[in-house]
Order: sequence, then C-alpha cells, then structure tokens
Amino acid sequence: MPELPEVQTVINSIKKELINSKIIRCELFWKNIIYNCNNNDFIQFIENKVINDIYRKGKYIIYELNQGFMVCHLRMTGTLFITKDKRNKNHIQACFTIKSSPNIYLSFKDIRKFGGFYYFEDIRNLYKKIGTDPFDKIFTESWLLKNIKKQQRMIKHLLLDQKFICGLGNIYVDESLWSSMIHPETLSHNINRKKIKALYKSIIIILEDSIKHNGTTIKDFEFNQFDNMKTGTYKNRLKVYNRDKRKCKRCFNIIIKIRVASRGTHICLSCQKK
DNA sequence: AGGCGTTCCTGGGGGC
DNA sequence: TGCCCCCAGGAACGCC
Repeated sequence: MPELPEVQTVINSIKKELINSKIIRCELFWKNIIYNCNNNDFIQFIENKVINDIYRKGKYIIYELNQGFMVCHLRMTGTLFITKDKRNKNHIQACFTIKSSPNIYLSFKDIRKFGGFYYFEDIRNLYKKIGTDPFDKIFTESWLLKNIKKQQRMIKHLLLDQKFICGLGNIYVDESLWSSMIHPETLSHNINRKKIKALYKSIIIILEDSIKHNGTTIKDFEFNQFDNMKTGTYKNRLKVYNRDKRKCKRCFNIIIKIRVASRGTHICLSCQKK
C-alpha cells in the first residue's frame, strides 16, 4: 500500500513531465472516482487548467493548478504514471491528456478502485482534515513528546491516525515501532520519554531511507512495470513488516503476526515488550 | 475519549 | 483443474 515514501516516489517520477503542462482533457472511467463532487463537475473544474506545481501532504498528492487544486489519494492499489499510449492497460480508472501531437498522458491505475481524486478551490479545506506531515517543520521531538502524552490510545492506532500524523501506514508504523522497541498495543501516555525520542528518530530515518530507495514495492503496489517508474527496493531493508515466522534481525527470536487496531501487525515480542 | 464494525473493491490464496 | 469463500486494508462514518 502506498504510504509517504511511495507517494513521494510517484511524485518524483511524474513531476518533471507535469509542471507547466495544461490538462487538455480528463477522462474518468469509474463512477466513484471523485470523492468530493460529481465526475462531470470535476472535469469542468480541472480541464484547461495549468499545473503550476505538484507536491504532497501525507499520502495526498496535490496538483496546484492556476486556479484551484486537484488532489489524488492512491489508497491501497492506486498508482500514477506518464505514458504515450493510453490503450491496452487494465484497471485504468482515469486518464489526463497533458500534451498533444504527440500525445502524452497521465494515467491513474487502480485495481481495487479505492483510490481517487478531490477538487479543492482552497487547499486549506484539505489541510484542516489531516494532521502533521513527518517532514513538516512543526514535527519535532518536542511536538511528538507533547502530543503522544496527551492521548491514551494504543500507539499503533494513534500513529495510523492521519489526523494525528499524516503519511504513515501499516508498513512504516510496524517498522518504526520495532526500531524504537515499543509494543504496538502500548497506551500512548504510558510510553516513556526515551522511547518517544527513539520513535521520533526512527520515523524520520526510516522514511528518509525508504524514499532514498524509492519506497517499498510489494504485491499490491507493483508500479515497476512502467518506463518512468523505478522499482522500490526498500522491501529488502524491512526489519519486521511481512517477516513473520522469520528471525528478528536484532535478537534472532521469531517475529510473529498479530492484530492491532484491526490491522495485521508484525512484532518481535522479545524486543517489543508491553 | 477511544475502540470497533461496516462500507467501498478485487485478486489471490486456502480448502475441498 | 476448478470452484467457492474469504480476506487484506486507508479512510470515513456510525455506534457503543
């Protein structure tokens, strides 16, 4: 599932082609693809607009247009790629023509159809719904200390909450908690300062390292099939995620998989004590 | 306040 | 080989 590093990798691979391009045409192939308005209105909002910039906040990809903002969320299986040929690819749910003669398209592929787009006239309407991005200036050690202590929630649940920190998902929460030796079911206000500091460092280091390696490519999110996409190799550097029944890289005990916050959760019980 | 179940979807895996 | 069932999960929402 695309999380912050995978979203950044997608942006890095399409940005150059899109900046200063006009969305000449928008075709939508799935009725529920637009989250906050109907498909025809969305097309009216974005067609013939120029893309001034493209960046992300958490897992949201933001296209800054000369008027308004087009926003994309990849959810579980979505991906975006630049192509010269919009035909004969399965699961294409949207196609944006960004150059003509010869044609260049931005395609949105999504097998499970959970992903989609928003249009915002004012981007603050998105920002007020989500929390702090780990690369925002305000995300500091003291911010994390203060805000983790404020709540009494299972730490995994809290870290997955996009209204708290936006960008982390199941993979990087499991990795960060293993790295900082915190059991995912620990109530947030009970975690000591030393471990919260370790958690802060883990989150930043793991995300930076994953971005450097173009993210994690697993089953559901194989975007290496397109010319302009790099294969994420962070999969080879994962310490716990998807490594149940294998040995912990720190203590050599067996990693197990449990359920926390209704999510598959990978832990080393010897490293991550309650 | 915080946790949990449901919904949206489809490919793939397990069981028989 | 084939068929059916069930499951994974990000985010929104309702309920307790």
